[in-house]
Amino acid sequence: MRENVTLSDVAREAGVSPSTVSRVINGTARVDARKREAVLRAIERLGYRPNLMAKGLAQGRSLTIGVVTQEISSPYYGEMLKGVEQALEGTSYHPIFASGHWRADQEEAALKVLVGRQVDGLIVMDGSVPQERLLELAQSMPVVVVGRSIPGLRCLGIDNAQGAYEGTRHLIELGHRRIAHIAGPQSHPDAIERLRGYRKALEGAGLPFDPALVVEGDYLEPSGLLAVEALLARGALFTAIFAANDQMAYGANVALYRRGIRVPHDVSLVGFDDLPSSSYFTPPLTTVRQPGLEMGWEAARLVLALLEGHDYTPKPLAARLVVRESTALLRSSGVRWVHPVD
Amino acid sequence: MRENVTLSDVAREAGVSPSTVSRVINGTARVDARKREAVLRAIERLGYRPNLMAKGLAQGRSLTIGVVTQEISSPYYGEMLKGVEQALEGTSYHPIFASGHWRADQEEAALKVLVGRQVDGLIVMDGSVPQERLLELAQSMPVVVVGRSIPGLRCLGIDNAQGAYEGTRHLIELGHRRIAHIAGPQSHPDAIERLRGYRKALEGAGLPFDPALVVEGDYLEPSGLLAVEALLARGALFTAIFAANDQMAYGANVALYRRGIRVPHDVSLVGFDDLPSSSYFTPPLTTVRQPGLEMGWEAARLVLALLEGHDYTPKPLAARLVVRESTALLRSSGVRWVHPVD
DNA sequence: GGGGTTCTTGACAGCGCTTTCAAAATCTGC
DNA sequence: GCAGATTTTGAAAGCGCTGTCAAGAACCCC
Repeated sequence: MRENVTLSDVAREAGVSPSTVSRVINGTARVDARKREAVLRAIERLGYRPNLMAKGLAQGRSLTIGVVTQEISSPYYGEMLKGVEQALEGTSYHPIFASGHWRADQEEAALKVLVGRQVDGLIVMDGSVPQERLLELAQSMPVVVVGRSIPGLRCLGIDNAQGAYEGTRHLIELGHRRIAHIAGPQSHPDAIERLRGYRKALEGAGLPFDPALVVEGDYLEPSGLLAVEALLARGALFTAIFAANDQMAYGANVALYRRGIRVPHDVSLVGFDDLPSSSYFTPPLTTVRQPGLEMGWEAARLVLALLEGHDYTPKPLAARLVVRESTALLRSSGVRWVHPVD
Repeated sequence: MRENVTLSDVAREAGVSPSTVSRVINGTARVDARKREAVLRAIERLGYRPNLMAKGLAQGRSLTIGVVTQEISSPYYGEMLKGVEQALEGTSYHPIFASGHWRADQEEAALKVLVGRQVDGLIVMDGSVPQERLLELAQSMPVVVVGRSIPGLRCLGIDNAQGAYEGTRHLIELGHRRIAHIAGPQSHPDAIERLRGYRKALEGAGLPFDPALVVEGDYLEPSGLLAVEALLARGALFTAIFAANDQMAYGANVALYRRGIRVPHDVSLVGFDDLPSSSYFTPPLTTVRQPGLEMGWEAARLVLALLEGHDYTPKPLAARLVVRESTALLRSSGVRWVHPVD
């Protein structure tokens, strides 16, 4: 099998012109059945594979969709990327990823890379690139943003406040009154929203909001651990924790475990996101499900649609409480749960 | 800012020829300082960004490195992909990913996509595409495989048998005699190796190998849970479990938790891989660390080196036991641990 | 100041494919 | 069987960039 079989090679082999071969491949025009056959045979025989770069150059598009995530290895983005991948399967588009690492400059660099690679569409997940920049990009290609809401752009995402409300509400319904919140970084809109939902739930139940029960983390496990340490250090009393994401809930759980505080026996724990691993966490984590896979999927479908000139408003995605085993009724006795490691 | 600023636009603006602009951009030849200045200013003024597809077509390379993983959302591959991404940062290469989903046909499809996109190099992680196919590809571009060992190709990976040996050995040293093994799918070479390491450790300690203590899983959480159920159902007696990967260990842990069997108090648990979440598992999981990030990083560096004509043998990567809190000394009393859920 | 070097530069031919455009082939209906 | 309408087909001009090549500019030494 020769190295670089080109379309002209096929044409020569089949005894037709390159144009005809192109037409057969793309079905862009009707071609005599016999010639078509000859072309297909030649393709087969030579093992021809079209050069997508040449095709892209000629067509002025790359058949490529850029996806900006913040951290490719994060389980949260992993699900979304999988969704994107699934949605693009079977189409002639292929995703290409770049990470912003939660830093505007790196995000901008990621965008530059993708634009330089002539992506035909863009999916931006979270991040802090200025709105104007995204709007500018949207003038030259379809842009869908996930997890942020930007007027003038197609945005996908759940109602974070609502989700947080439900998570907190669940704890309240179990009888908890002193519910701590491990908040996400307050530079993230979604973290702010979740804090808001938490407060709204307290309010709705006539419970006071106690700033001493709130600690800000950074959405990563260690900060959840530290948050619990901080709460304990400051002598805060609580019987439940609502963490702004699962990863911090994991960290919190370890801190409690180390102290011999049992979940959910002593303290109930609710997360947010429902990472794939959360149902196999011990105890299986009660959490607010954010449908990452669906979000990625929808985002990609929407970009594809826009690329074809259709526009539509995707059905809204809902955050849904998933009750597992990390939450329990407040123990009636009201026994102080704080006991030293034995 | 105009839509598609091309190199010729820059040339016109700067009052030089396209060739000169190209030379300035790529530093391929010496250019008069004044003209260079003019070009740079023009680039700035027009907001010019080179079209990488055109560049690629002209140069016969795409500045792109294909990465075949099995499942992009898996935490295990996540780490490796991050490593690849990091290694490529700052170079002019960019990774493009495709997933094989552990199926030879999908893997082949992924390879086709990547080859069609003219990737300049290839990193293949695990999978079951025939050796010959990879060797064939290696004739036209650098290929590095991770997690498989193929004669004639640069391969990266840890010694799975050795890792499993150490994990098992650790349990033996803690006094455990009846150690169950949740094996990986025996269609995967690494799973076979890990089982081998487990057996070798038993042998080395003069312990009998009991097939009744081995259950085969599929590397995913549910299979770990099912494996423990199966062990219990068949009345197997064990005081420790060595799981062939962390995800199955997670599942096993849930099964034990549900039965009220405490880890590590009643049963010690060792995993394999050391996923990022394992140190925040409860209890933090003792596991055999497979340096995913480094593996991805090394693979990418190696491809880059090959691309530049250098070849080298990367320093071997070692599996390393990480002792955390899911393993403990066998309780001296020898008390039967199997107790029904109360 | 002229012949010979060495640098710098622009014209131009691709890279592999698509896509007009107009010529060639085929098909109408009478 | 022929004028006209309709397909099918190939030639050729790009897409935006690189890289060769040879011409032009700048330099050297005697």
